[in-house]
Amino acid sequence: MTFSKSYEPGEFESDIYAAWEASGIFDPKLTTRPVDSDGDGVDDRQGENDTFSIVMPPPNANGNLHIGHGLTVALEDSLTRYYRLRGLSSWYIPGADHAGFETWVVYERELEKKGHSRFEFDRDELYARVWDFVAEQRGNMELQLRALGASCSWEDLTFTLDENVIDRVYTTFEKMWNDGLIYRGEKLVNFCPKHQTAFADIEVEHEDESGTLWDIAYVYEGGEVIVSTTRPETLFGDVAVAVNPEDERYKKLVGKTVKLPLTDREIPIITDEHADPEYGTGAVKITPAHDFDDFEVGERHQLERIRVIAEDGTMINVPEAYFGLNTKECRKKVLKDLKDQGLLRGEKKITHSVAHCYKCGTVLEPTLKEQWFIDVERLAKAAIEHLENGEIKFHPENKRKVLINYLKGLKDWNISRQIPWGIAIPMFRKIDDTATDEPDWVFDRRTHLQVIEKAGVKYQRDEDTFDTWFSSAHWPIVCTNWTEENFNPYYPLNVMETGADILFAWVARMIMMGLYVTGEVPFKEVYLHGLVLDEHGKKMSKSKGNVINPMDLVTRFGSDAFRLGILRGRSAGMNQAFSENSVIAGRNLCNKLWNISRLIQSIIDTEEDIPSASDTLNMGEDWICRELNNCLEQVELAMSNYRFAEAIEVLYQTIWDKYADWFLESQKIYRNVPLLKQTLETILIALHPFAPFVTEAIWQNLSWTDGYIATADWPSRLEYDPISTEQFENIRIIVSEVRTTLQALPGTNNAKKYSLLYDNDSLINDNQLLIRSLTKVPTINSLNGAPRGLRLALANHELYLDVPENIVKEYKDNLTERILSVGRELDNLNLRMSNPNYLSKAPEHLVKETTEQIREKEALIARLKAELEII
RNA sequence: GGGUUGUUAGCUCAGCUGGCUAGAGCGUCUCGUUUACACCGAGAAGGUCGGGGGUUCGAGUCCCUCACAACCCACCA
Repeated sequence: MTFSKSYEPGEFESDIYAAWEASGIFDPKLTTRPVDSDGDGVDDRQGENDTFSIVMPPPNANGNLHIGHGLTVALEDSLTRYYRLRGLSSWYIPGADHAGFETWVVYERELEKKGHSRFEFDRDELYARVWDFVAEQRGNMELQLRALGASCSWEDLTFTLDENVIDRVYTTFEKMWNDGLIYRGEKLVNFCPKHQTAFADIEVEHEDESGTLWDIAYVYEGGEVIVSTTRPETLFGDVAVAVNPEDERYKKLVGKTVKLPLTDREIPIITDEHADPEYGTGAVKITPAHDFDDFEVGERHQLERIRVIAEDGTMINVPEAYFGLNTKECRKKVLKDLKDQGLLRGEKKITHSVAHCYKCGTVLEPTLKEQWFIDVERLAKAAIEHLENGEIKFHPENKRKVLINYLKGLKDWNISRQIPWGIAIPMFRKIDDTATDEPDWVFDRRTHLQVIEKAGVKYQRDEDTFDTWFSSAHWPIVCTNWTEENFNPYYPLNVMETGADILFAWVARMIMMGLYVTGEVPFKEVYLHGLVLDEHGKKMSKSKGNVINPMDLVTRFGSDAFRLGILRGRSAGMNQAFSENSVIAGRNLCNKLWNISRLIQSIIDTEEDIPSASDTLNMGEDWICRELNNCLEQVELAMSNYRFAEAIEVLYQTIWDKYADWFLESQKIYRNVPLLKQTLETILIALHPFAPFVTEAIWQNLSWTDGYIATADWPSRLEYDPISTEQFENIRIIVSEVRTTLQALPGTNNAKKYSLLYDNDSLINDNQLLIRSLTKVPTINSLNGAPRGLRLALANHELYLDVPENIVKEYKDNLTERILSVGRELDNLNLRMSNPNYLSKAPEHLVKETTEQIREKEALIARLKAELEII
């Protein structure tokens, strides 16, 4: 096979992925021995710790991947591939999320486009329609995951509405129901009037908005109380006026009643801490059915809850004149009427934060609703215990504390959603009023039925579906097929990788659910990535038009370049800007690697393969072995600490600056075919987790490699001679000095003009060819004891560039500058040594090091000065 | 109001337990087409590490404080 002049990712990527997939290497069930090979029901590998498992946070089945998914796949797949190379049975389980509400919004928009409305269909019909819609869309997302190189086991793809998921969710729900953790309660929930569904607290977006604070007089016999409100239209739902118990101004009034404006109703004046004497007039109206704080005040004082706004946003339970108005119209009319009656006493502009639907931006209406809730106290407590034990390691570490904090203040979890697209809540309400002994609600898995009969009593299914997070909380359990009966070597997961933004919504719930269902934490480590911001560090959003499409970058630069680019310079938990330049750097590295391989293959095609294993024959070979060993060690350390960017950085430097620029250049003089093969394999395998395609493309193109690099063995350490390695370091210093000096000399093309002179130096003498090749000087000659030209500033080597005297003179300024600079460094060192505390308190090896450095600098300055004098 | 994180070269970022003469990529400048690569090679310029104080023989790194930025939570009648 031949290597073309440059690496063109588009020519290889899809074929390579298809080959991997067909070979089954991503499915650990196919590539590893069975968990129980002797059939005794016990896992043979227990305790061997030779598995690696990770699940994909399921992308929404309804659309395309965004840049965050790109980052997720780059991180997760690098880990998976790395551990696969390290020999672990590695299982990367892909998924797709029905994404209840998200998908619902997309689908409803589709419906609207076609001139339909959700209300034309019943719930089961809608469910079927969305199912088809999602099935159609899902292929896109899966293709894109392949394009990103995700080495996941497609056989095991889990969809959040798969039967086993629903089964598991129902089992958990039943257990919770029996354990008394589930209750039906009437509570205030955040309700989106447009989408007609409730949200969990965590899904609500608060935004600061300007609003108006109105002062309204509530009259009593012989006086009035002024209350302040931003929502005058809710006054019909008022059941009290609250003042602070410490507020002297109102002490006399407590216990009196006032007349609710625009009505004939009398409401009491009560005391409650909630009333802040500093705010407004210090008196506040209490509307338990439409305000979260008031709801709590109402609970404390057993106040009635009067609903005055229906779910469709119109007024109910209000005087005739206001009935049926929407809230906006009603507010207008209330204000006008209050003004007419002289009860409106003032208004001022304020800024306050308002809850919005995170999808459509509609202002959420706090609404009284009967919903299913989970009593989270027990679950949260268990989670906190295990977190405090340090059973789960977090990256970044501080998120553990943040999570514990969150769990400590966690409120009961509303799991009912009023959208058809989701897992039906398996609860049925009694519709037979005569059966008074039977419970009002029963659990039953037959949610495909609208009505069921139990012991002659009829029950109707609750129409609501589960909050997506309730089922997602089971993700590690369902993806690994965990069961009560069998030991599962893939559970708990080795690591849960996901976005820091869903630490609370998802990670917290997986931990609670994992502990509740399996008794174990669901994963041993958590890696949280931050947001990928745009090139200027701003959040990406469609409205800003700064969204970067990962597929676009894959097309332009290749999948590997994208992966390398997005991982570069990124650390756990940080929101960081995306930099196309990093992708370009990644692309360049791929091309470099390609050409490295091209050179080596061409050498091998022409050179005889000396079959003496891979012994090192000259210094450059020893040196690269040491460098590769260092590289492997650093990559291994970085990976075990989830420092992806560092691993990539090390590989980049090693491959480019060391392997290509020094080792391969030296191999143009001395050729060691077995070592070339072995070292090339080493760098290819080490880079493979991050750049799977190019490394595989090369592997398949090389004449001597077998199988897939994706399942190769992680390279072992290479042997080298340390003395020879140090000599090569010497050569590198010499070569660099020659290059720098040549470029600093006046004129161009100096390398070709001046030859190198040495005196009595075996290192130079023995390596003339190599030095000539690296510096490009035409010849290297012995001085024979008669120095001339320009002496190079090198310790332990007497080397001259054969430069005419007039040129040397021009170089003088340069030399003076150099002496000054070294002098400054020397001053610093001397300063350090003149400090008696440094000598007594600093570690001995440092003092010794400093002493040596001083000696070297002094020698260098002496030499440079001597040189200057000669000139 | 509470919390978390960040502020290092023109840009995007490394710098983990204090030893740094502060690094990388991209960009800039100079030179270079020698049969792996111009998606290249060689070299260079560019930083009082946000400000101030402290601990230490020694601080980009630890502590305090201020400023700015981002995010999260709570409150907002």
